[in-house]
Amino acid sequence: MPDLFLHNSQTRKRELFVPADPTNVRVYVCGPTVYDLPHLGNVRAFTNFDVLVRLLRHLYPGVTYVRNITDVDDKINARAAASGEPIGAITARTGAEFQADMASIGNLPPDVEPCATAHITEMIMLIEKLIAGGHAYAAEGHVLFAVASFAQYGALSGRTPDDLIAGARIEVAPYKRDAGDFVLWKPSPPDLPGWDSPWGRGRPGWHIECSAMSWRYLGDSFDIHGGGSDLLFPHHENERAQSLCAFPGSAFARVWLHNGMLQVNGEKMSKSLGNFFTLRDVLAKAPAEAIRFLLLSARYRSVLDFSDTGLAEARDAINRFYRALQQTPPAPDPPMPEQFLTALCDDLNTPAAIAELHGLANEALAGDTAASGGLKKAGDLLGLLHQAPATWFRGGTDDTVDAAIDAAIAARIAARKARDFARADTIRADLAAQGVLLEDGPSGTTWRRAN
RNA sequence: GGUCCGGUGGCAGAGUGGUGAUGCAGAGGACUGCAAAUCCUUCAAUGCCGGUUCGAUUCCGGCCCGGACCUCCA
Repeated sequence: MPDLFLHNSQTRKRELFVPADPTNVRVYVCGPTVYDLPHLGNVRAFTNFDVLVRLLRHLYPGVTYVRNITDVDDKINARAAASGEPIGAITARTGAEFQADMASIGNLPPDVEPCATAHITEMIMLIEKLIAGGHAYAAEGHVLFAVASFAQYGALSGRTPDDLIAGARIEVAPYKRDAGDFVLWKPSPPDLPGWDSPWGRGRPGWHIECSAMSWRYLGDSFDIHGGGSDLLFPHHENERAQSLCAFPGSAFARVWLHNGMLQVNGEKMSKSLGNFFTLRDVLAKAPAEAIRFLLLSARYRSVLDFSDTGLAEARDAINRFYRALQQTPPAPDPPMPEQFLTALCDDLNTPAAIAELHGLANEALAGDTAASGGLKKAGDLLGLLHQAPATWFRGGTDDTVDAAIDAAIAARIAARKARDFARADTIRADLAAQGVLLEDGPSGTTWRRAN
């Protein structure tokens, strides 16, 4: 087994990964706020971390993967106010849509998928510990984290408190001692979700939920914390501050991983800019595996510009892999290809790993069943190539349609035999118009759908 | 304004202190009635200027350009 190296965003260095407990590698990834369908940028993050977890499961005997669902948030409240749909209905519906979308792109469910609203008790416990430790204070019904009480504040994102004040675009609330202090708990009016607390009826601030849920399911110190690079500050910086102050002497997350943003025409895909496609939008244009391949074709840390051209190339690459698997059936129980695994262990270098896939496909196309087996095995680790090749090429089977296609092919073969090529080409063009592509090989004519 | 990340062939996208992966596209060829698929051959790149070095795309400095964060965001 190769050593695993990961780029730790806190040190900005590639480091050898050594889990605290190899029998239980613990990973926390910031999950979605559920008020709308996930867009492709969201999906990219969770797909990268899905591959990470698959790799960890291959390397270590035990992994606990926790990914939360944020079901209390002002954006949810705003959506409910705008649409009239009750908050609970929005979170239940979009939470289920999120899970369905993850499944459709091939992301395995996490081991624990906790909801924020089920962990208010833990959040209140943490806030009380922070107040007791002198790291938080109550003011005007709010509880705020005192940034000045944590000397390390800014260490994760590489900022100093001065940096933060210099260009601050925020209006500083009057009850804050420091401009950088952030809300742990805030008062909630009767028409908004709220829970009883020592500070009155209220709801949690944005960051405390992740501190509470990671603590509850992974303990005060764990191995890997992942999320989008846009969460580095303030979300992760604040999460870290809360957790380290609530549990003095703990490590919180030992390695921080941040994925790059998905872009459209050079700009970050985001809901606020309105330049987003939901996964479902893209699924209407290309098969799920092609989308997944596209998302893995760039390194998780770099930005990835989405384009229809890229999507088409991804589809062609998957075509090629399935063609190799179809032409040369994989040997049973193949070992994991070594170079492929080494590439993934180099900070999840999926582009290099994919280059290995192409090499294996070449050998498989030349008839090497071991290479074909390796291709299948490697694809599996990426969450790809799990279908039967015939299913990929022909899609859902429909006996009536298939029989009609077979009849047309038989008619074309007869025409070719009679050297009536005009008729043969007409038949082929008619099928192509229906999305059915023919391939004449030495052993006869086969067909596939132009997915 | 501050902090951070990046600029590699036509496009996508890795790696590396010593003749620059991989895929797509392009060119030529094989196969085919023609396609498709496959195979063979091939063209083609390290933003700019300095520095360190025997040697830099890789390390350092400056500049230019792009992006992210500093406000909700994967």
